[in-house]
Amino acid sequence: MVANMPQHNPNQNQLLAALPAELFARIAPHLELVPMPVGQVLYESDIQLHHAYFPTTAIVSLHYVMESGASAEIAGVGNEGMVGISLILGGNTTPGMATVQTAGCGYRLKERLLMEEFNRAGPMMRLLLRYTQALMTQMSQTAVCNRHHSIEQQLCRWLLSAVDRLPANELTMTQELIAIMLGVRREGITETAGKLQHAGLISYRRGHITVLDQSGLESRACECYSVVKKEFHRLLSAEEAAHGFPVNSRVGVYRGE
Amino acid sequence: MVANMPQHNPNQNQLLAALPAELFARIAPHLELVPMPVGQVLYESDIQLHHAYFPTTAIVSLHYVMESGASAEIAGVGNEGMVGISLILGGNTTPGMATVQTAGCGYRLKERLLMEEFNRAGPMMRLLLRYTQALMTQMSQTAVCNRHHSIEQQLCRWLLSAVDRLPANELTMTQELIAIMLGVRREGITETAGKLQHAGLISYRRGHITVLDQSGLESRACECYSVVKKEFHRLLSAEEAAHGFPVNSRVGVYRGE
DNA sequence: GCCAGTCTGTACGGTATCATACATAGGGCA
DNA sequence: TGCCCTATGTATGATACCGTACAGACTGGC
Repeated sequence: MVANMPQHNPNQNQLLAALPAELFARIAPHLELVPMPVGQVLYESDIQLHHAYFPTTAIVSLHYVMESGASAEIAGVGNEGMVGISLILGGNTTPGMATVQTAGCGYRLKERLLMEEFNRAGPMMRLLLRYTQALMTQMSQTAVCNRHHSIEQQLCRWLLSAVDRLPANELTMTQELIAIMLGVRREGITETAGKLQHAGLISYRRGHITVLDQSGLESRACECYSVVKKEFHRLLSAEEAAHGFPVNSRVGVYRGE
Repeated sequence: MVANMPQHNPNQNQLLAALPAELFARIAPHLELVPMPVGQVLYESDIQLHHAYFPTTAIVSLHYVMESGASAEIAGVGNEGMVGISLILGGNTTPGMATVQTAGCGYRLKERLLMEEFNRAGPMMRLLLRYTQALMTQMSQTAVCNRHHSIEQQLCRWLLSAVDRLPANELTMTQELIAIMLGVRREGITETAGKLQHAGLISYRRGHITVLDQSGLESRACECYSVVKKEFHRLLSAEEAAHGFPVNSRVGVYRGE
């Protein structure tokens, strides 16, 4: 690591970091560092995207708000991913929306430049397509999770995913907001979080949650957490991603816990 | 249309039908007509796919079976789509599985040929990527639906999606199987289907369900049905008529609720 | 025409989560 | 310092769905 590395660096985003050096060099000048404040809407249905966002310290939530006003998170995007997959898939927008859930920073790239690079059908394309698949796994697992798992299991999963995307164990997040993300009542989160705190797994105060015992949470979370995590690793772990190869050797090595 | 068109034709699959003529001609010789019997597993986790499947009369269910044995459908694929998206995304397999839910036929294409065509970065690639996005919309909506909607709403949605993929209003399907797909108890389906039959929307007998009143079902279904249908239409017909989308005008007759 | 296996109907108590309501506490800001 | 807004805690009844159990009915195969 260089001595005076700037505080913000595109390499903090794992997708950008996985790009081959000469490709990274080509797009780096066009990456624009942007602050991503809580609540910022990156896109919503029928509003066209013009940039792809690569979060570094921010976390973005892909979610859907129904006619009734009820909502549910479909997937999250942190420093492991990109917001704006619909640009490369050709649909430009989706029926849901993307909102910044945890404040931070990210880099954005103009649609035109993203697509130029994508259309070379090289490492950038292969990387983003594998990321697309990882995102689909996350969505699938959310569907299953919403069907079968308890609030406690889901909260544990959600907290683990959040801290995985952050440098520290503390997240700035009200119970109300978590409830909206999970699509449950705020009271349900209050009660469950109380149990987790009592068990010594987390501690919280007014808008801040600290994860104290990660493996304790894992044992209370549903299998969804590890399924998604393993799949991200299989599809996007650095060395394979950099070379753009399908990960044949990995297929089949994961077993359920 | 040629005079003695065979009973089975790749054009019965809407993705294949949407391909430009000269591209279609190139792959047509390699499309292999295959019967798809109920219960056939096209892929499951850790098992590599070697073909992409384009159903014509069959319906395939993408679903996930959990450690506990409980399961849930994540998306369905009929004559509007393709099974094997993970081939083009580079992951080769996914944590879930694909099972034939309604017997019928389809065409399959060897992975190598699919990828050759995909890698030309031409119409095939763009079409399949837009289909990928449509599939993601279906998954997202399933996640939301599982969180917030009642069994009745979901059953209505499911029945409508099924008949959209079939030539007739009747589907061969036990309540037990529907329950597994939706991830609920069989009794829940029995009761709900009873209500729908009583209301004159469907009729059923041992393993066969007939949809009598489609718009009645629509009014009882959740918004998820129309969101997904609109998105398929937006992504896979409209401006791509440039490449021709001559088949079943079924996709496109959507009416808002 | 009968049998066996599958599919469907119904009933019961149990429970997770919901809807609503209101009380308390933290902490930013005047 | 004190106030007010927001976040959190707690209670109560309602309900949708679950788990289990079992009975009846259809149908395919012999």
